[in-house]
Amino acid sequence: MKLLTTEFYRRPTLTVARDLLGKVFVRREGGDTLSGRIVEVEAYHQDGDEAAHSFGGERERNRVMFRDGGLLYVYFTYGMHFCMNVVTEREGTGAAVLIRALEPMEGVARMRENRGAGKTDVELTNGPAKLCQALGIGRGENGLSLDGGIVGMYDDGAAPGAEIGISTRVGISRSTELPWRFFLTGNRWVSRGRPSHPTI
DNA sequence: CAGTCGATGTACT
DNA sequence: GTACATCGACTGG
Repeated sequence: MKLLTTEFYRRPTLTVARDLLGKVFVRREGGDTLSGRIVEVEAYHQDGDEAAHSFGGERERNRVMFRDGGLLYVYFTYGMHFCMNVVTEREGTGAAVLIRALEPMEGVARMRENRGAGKTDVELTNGPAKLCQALGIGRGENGLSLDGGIVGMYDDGAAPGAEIGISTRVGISRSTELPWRFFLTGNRWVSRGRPSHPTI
């Protein structure tokens, strides 16, 4: 597996979002390695995207989004959940890609422990807060570099293996919602919804 | 199945 | 006070 370099992230956010499909996210927790293939993402950008946390400028909560691409941006929401993003583009630009679903690879037993009893394989990582819980991602991982230490993103040479579907994002209630959600069509771990456009 | 709704902390109006 | 890039439990068909 080849670690993605910072060059990968420091490109236009929509390009990075599409290219992340099929890549392998690796999280080292204690002595365990937890990993999964990315099957669903959403792009967020400071410019013209009212739903982005970075819209309206840099603040304490979103400051990692404004740093150079290649970091993990983790936020807390709904009083109980964490979600994780990959920061894109360059210092000063508030942009990131939300990881919405993974297909588990290594460390499934540990993911099951982290999620709690009674979960099916699909339920381990078929949503942004679920996958963070499965991988043990929380406040402490906000701002970490994807350098392959605690967290990393890899290309294992596998093609995405499915067509890419596009739709509006999930859970956004603004009037100007954008078709910035990308997913592998037919993958069991994709969280929900249907493509509003045919696949590309 | 689909639809509804409560949980629960934080940031912002 | 209200909204929130969510989840899981519950309802009714």
